[in-house]
Amino acid sequence: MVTVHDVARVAGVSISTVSRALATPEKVADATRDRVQAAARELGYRPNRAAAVLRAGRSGAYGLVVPDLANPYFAAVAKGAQERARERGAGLFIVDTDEDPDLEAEAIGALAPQTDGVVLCSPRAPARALDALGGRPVVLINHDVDGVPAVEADHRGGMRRALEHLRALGHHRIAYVGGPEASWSDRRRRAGLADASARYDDVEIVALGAFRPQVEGGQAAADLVVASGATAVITFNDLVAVGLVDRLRARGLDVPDDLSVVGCDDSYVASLVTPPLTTLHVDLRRLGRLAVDRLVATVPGRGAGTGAGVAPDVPVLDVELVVRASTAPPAADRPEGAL
Amino acid sequence: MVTVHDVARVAGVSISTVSRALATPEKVADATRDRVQAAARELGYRPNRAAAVLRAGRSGAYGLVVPDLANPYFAAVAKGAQERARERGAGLFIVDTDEDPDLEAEAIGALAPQTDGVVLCSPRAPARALDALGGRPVVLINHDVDGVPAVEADHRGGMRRALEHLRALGHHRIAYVGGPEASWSDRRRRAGLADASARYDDVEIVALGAFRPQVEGGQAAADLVVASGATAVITFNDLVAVGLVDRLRARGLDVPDDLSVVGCDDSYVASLVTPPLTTLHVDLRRLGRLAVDRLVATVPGRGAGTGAGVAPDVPVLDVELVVRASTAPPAADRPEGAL
DNA sequence: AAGTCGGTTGCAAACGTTCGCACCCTCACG
DNA sequence: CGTGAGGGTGCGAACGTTTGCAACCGACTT
Repeated sequence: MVTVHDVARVAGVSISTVSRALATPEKVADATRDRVQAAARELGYRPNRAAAVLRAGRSGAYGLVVPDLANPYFAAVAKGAQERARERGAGLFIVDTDEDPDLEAEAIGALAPQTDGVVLCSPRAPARALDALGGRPVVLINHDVDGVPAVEADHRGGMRRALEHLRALGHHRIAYVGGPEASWSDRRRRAGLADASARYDDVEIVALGAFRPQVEGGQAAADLVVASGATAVITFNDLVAVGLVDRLRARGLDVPDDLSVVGCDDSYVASLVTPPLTTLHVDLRRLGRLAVDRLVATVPGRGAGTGAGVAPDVPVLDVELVVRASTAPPAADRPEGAL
Repeated sequence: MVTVHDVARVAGVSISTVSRALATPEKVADATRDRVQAAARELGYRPNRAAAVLRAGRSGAYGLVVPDLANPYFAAVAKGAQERARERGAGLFIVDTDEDPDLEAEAIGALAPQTDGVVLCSPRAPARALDALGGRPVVLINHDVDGVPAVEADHRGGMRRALEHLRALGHHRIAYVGGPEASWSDRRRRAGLADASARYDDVEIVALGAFRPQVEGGQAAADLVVASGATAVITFNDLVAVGLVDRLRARGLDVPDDLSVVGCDDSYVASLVTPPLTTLHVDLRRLGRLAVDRLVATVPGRGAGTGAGVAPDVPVLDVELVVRASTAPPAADRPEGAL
């Protein structure tokens, strides 16, 4: 194994200078820096991360905790976060908690001490999670706690766009199929929908409660939606929409002819299924990237950042409506046999 | 921060004993062990990973390199690997190389020195990848190199089952839509298909070359499949099958009435699309778990393993056919209007 | 010409753990 | 009762890096 000592010998300097030349090049004379870097390259020197961490107290690695990697939503976020961490020369520990709050707390407890900070994506037990962190730097995605830095999507705006789209098509009674009770996103969406509908006196929202954020949740919700008399429905996420469509078809109902469906997230399944889903697009990869950036800014490290100070504003990502084939005017508005 | 010294003081022993009581409990007297463990728990002691790594030379963390986390195939493998690593009390660095061979080599180079070993899933440039490892422990998934430990799925058996299923339905001319040239899995599947078809003189295989392993690849392949005169088709993976179905429908052809389609992998999209895909099921999560187990067995560490010795046999996971709605008897065999 | 200042470098002390070695104590055996 | 064996424990030296401190040097100020 080649160490600083080897590089120092070859470059004809002390190990301190080697360390500085590689970590803080601006603090060393140009000629020396070049000599050291050349020697390091020649020898194939790779600093021992463990030693650096031990001495400096920061690891150059971050953690990302997600409920389920197999969910395309979180996969996309993880991909973005990972990408950004790599660009910054940092490592990223990704932990999948299998939607289990206990596992979540445990994972965070294990992760926190050996990373410089953690990104918590859609925590299932936020209070315990923050507790397990023991005050280490953290960034939340899709959650909101007093002074904790976060990154989020504009759920309210998205809901408004979805509602206006459906209203423009002629729908007046719109159902919402909600996700898990504990979900912050779900609460935001409900609130956004309520706000948006308040603007129009010809639109009524039927909010249906607490379904699992998977295909099964949509299947379970379908009959309630039909019974509600709504002509259009907005779902917690795309998977729920898929399940909903599946069950509707099994009952002989057509989408969008009998019922219009709007998904959420625009994960890639939305464009795969039949009919392709009208959905709310969020740049998930960017959400992940942004969270890492924010985390890095929070960490005291030797970065330019002031350190402890944390910008209190929360970046909010735009949510755009993507219109595909799952929405259409309600049957009543259409001449028989049209479209 | 609470260190071994604190625990030692509380337990009334030396730091060496603390270290041993926690890491190798069998080497310490029962009473002492209990006392130390109680003290550690009471103080909330968490060993400093970096220090342990630095001194002991092993990190208790592994790496996993995948081409694309957003691909449900790799997401499932990653999930399994992550799960198993957690169970073993180890960490797992997951790196997404974005299908880029350069990034792959770079990632491995960065990962290798700071982990105890790396799992390489479907490497895009295996030669360079193994080179970048610098001789560190490695396990391959979906690849095969002389003496390197690996874990794989029974692609040959899977292909045989798919072929027999189609033959039993009455298909005699079957197309195969292949994946990337560099893909080892693709080569295995072609070979398996050739072998299986050799058993029957009433089945002919039309192998079509090199398509991207995504939805676009399937769309690109569809017209070639139609032109080939095949009545059934097996695709490199489920996403390709989805793209294929999409394009066929755009041309006014029906699946399975005009063409039967068999996917590969049984990723969860297979059951979401219309029609649900007949596909080859592989327990991807288990594939990931197995790879980690194998890696751990390879690593010299202080585990019971003999160390350098590596069991040379390659675990092969069963591949099962899951029949859904995308396969049926060819049109010619059916009475007009029947199913 | 002496003093000062800023830029550059080296020395050496950590960081918290593991583990080889040596010691002690107890027990069994001769 | 003496000796040997062996389990249990403590001492202290690493592991490779970062970083505070001090020393040095040249240049500029007074």
